Amino acid sequence: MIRYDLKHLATFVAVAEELNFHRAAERQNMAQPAVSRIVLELEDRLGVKLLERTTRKVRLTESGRYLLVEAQEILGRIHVAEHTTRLLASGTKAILRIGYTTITGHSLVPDITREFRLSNPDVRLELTYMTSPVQRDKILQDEIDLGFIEGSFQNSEIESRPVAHHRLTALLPLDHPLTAKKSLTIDDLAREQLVMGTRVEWPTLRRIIVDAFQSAGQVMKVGQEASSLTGLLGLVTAGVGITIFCGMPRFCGENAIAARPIVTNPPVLVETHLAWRRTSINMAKRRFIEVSQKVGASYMTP
Amino acid sequence: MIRYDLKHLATFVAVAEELNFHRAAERQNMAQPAVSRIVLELEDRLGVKLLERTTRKVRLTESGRYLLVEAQEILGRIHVAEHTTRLLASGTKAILRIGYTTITGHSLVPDITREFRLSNPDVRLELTYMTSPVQRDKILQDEIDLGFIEGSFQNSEIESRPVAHHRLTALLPLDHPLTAKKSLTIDDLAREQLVMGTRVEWPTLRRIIVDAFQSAGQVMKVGQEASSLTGLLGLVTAGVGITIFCGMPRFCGENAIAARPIVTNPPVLVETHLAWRRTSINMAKRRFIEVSQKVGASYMTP
DNA sequence: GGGCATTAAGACGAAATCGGTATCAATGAT
DNA sequence: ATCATTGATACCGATTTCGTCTTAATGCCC
Repeated sequence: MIRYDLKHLATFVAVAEELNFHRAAERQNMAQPAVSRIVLELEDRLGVKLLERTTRKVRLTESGRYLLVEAQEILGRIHVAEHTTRLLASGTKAILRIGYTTITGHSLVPDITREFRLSNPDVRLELTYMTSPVQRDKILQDEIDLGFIEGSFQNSEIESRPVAHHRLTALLPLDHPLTAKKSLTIDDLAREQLVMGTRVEWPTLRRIIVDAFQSAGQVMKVGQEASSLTGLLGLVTAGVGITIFCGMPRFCGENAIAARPIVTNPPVLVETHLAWRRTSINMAKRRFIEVSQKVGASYMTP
Repeated sequence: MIRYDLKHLATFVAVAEELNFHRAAERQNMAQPAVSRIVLELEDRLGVKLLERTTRKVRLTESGRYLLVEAQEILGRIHVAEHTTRLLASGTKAILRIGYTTITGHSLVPDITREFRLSNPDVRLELTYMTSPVQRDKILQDEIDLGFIEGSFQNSEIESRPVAHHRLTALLPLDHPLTAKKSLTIDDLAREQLVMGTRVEWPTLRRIIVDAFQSAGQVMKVGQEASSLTGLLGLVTAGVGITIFCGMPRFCGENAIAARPIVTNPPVLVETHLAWRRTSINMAKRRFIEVSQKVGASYMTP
């Protein structure tokens, strides 16, 4: 598969830059015949003449000129990759792969990442949207480092901490009669056509809401489903029905949708936990957890 | 300098993708202990642990995960570079490095390249602006393949063909009294303040113009100099003076500047030649020369 | 809980590779 | 015409590389 290696490329670059085998050999700390052989070997393996050489002069061919530039960049890139790898190992830089859900994604996670980036510019955050059950899998399989999940995560390998909780909120069209009330009850909502997120995308929230209706001895009427928050808000704005969510999504604006808290007894809380593998904890992760708890505290209404 | 080579990277990628030393060995057509050794060597030379391995399980470290992605891309890039190098050598693809001057750059070269690209999509053109004398050097030193130069180029190693010629043109502000005449003479211009390109940027054109004045027994009065065509046109538009150029630059628009032919006896022609090294001629170059002569013909007023 | 299968790593010897010295052939400068 | 300098070749010793055999560790299954 690999017919030549980095020494071939580096030696070729040296010769192509110097246009002189002796000086190139010197630069590479080799004897001149070795350089000759390496370059000949490279040409042979590529099946391409890279240098036109008389005994007095060396010139690049068109292919050689192209390969010179490529090889320079490739070698440079290898150098950078090597350096970055070392920085990552030393903890100077870090990459955190983080999962988030729709509920955490619209305000909690943005707040946390903004705060975290301020004090940790050398940590790259790779944020990926996925549902809570998927996150649990990915954490176990070590495909993400941290997960913002709905509900806790009990496992010998996993640790999780509550970072925020939300109360249920009804989001309704501005012209809906129920906007007259300051807060709503399950009984209020049971009489309405609801717009709901699909079970696939909001497995945890769906379950919590269903339970809340059950506790109140009611059944919810789902008129329409959507699989994204944008879709849900669109349907509500269009007056198709009321949806039930956590808090007020920041970006939807209060000019189209009204939010009303849903009051229940006992109160229903959607708990967001931050979860990670107990092993392979490092400084960056530790600091991220710290910031998450600090920022999350403001979401912890008593 | 180079502490490891492509086999290290490729083997590491195989192990990191398979997360299994045996399967990786199989994929690389090696024995398993060899794979172990290669990876250990890579880790040793980097000074970084890339894989966490028990006797039952292999997992990437953070550094390893990063290096995996980098190494995949680097190997891919090497693959592409190798392929392209071969295509260049076979003549399937080509790169032509071409020099052009201000005079040729505003209409002739754009016309030629547009035409050439239509029939030769696999040839990349690298166009670089430089004066005619610089182009002569660069052609000799094999730093460009083809040069559009003012005047011819006589040399045993170099071949050149005329592709176009221009007559001298005066460019004057629209409100200038001389715009009343259909054509101008050197005597007309000798009475005016001229705006001229610098000797550094237009060595050939400057020389031709000076000679024309000399033949008419006149001396030109240079009021202001500029080192770019844009600068010259700006000065003319501002009414600072008249400039002498070849033809009418397309992009300057006729709403601000008037062009008048300069009549002399015998007529003064600025000849543009296309020049190249006699050796190292190839198909792409041959086709480019062909197209240049075809397109240039329309610039060859008798 | 013990045996078994499977994992990665170590030891060692054969083989190939690599690199340096000495040398050659070609060519441009003097 | 001569000489210095260029890149290529021959050969040999040192090193590296790789495969086979083997070991140590660990999860799995009964």
